[in-house]
Amino acid sequence: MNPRVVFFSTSEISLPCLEFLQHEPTITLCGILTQPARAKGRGHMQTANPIALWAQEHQIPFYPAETLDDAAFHWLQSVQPSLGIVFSFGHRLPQRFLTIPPLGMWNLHTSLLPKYRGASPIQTALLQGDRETGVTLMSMTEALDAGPWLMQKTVPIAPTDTTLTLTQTLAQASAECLQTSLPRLLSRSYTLIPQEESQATFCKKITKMDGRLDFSQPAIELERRIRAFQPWPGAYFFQKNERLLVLQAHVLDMIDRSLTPGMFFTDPHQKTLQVGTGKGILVIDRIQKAGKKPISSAEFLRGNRTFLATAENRRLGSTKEKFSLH
RNA sequence: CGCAGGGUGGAGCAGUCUGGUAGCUCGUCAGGCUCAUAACCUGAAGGUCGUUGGUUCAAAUCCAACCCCUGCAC
Repeated sequence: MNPRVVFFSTSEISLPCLEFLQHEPTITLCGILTQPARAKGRGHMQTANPIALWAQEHQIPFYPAETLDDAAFHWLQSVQPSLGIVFSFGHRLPQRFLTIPPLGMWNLHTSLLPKYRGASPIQTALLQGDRETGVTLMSMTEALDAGPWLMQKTVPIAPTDTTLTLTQTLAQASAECLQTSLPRLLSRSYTLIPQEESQATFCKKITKMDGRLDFSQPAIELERRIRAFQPWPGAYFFQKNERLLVLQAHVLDMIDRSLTPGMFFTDPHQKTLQVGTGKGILVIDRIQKAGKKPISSAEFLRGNRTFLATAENRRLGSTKEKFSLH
């Protein structure tokens, strides 16, 4: 009889792992613990979480646990798991849950631990401007993301990566990591590497407040935030009580032009929307008004011809005069 | 039944309150000017104003229902 694997997740980042486990002939995916469907979205429509949908579709037993109470504990016992995998579950697991599978409870975390323990490792890697990040498979301990690890897989971060794209990359890397490690987990043939506690860093949960752009920051910092907060909570600023989402931007140059931070202007041909920052110029490529579709900044300027005027901003006279790097 | 904004030539918008000739900035096509240009000039094509019904002499505009999109909340 195959070893039985139980999976804990509420996020679609684990779907590639689930796909792998379901097709893996040496084990049986015996159950999934997830969170219940909630009223979500416009109009409060009842939306099942992606993991529950997947479980239903593939006829895998799943348990939507509001809290990790006795009922959840008994469900976990009833599926008789040999091994447990936890990936983006959203709840800390009580100690008694960890001891049920004889082959242990393992956790996938999307950073190269001990860097970026906590809730937002992907966003934090982007905010820091890191060139690479990765996924860590570790043994679960009571302390958060602190267990000794079995395997790490590194992935490069592209300059255009957002949280959305990097999450997809890491989801795939996680499945590959799990695939490589699974035989060793099942045969207990591994050596665990303890985390260097002195090197540990932590990242906080992202809140909506974090998405607000502060143009006194350097342009490079703002550009990172725009990518890190895509798709949630989005990078935004206010203009005339109107919320504007910045979907994509790039840094024009790093030289301080003594432009007032937060001052908007355009090029002589009115093709781009640009803004002064604490250091350098940020060119806004894609923008979205509340209630509107995402559009390029050229389109935005066409339909909002008073934007620059009302913001008491100005149009630059000559590209060469202002932007040459000398 | 959580709150709110929107759907107008290919793009982004105005016009709707106060019903009466389809408008603006672009794009496209043709021609012109220029050493040249994402510049400038001239001209042209392209719209059942989301759908259906109602009110009216007359509806993008007022009323009703429905479809679709989006922001917030979560």
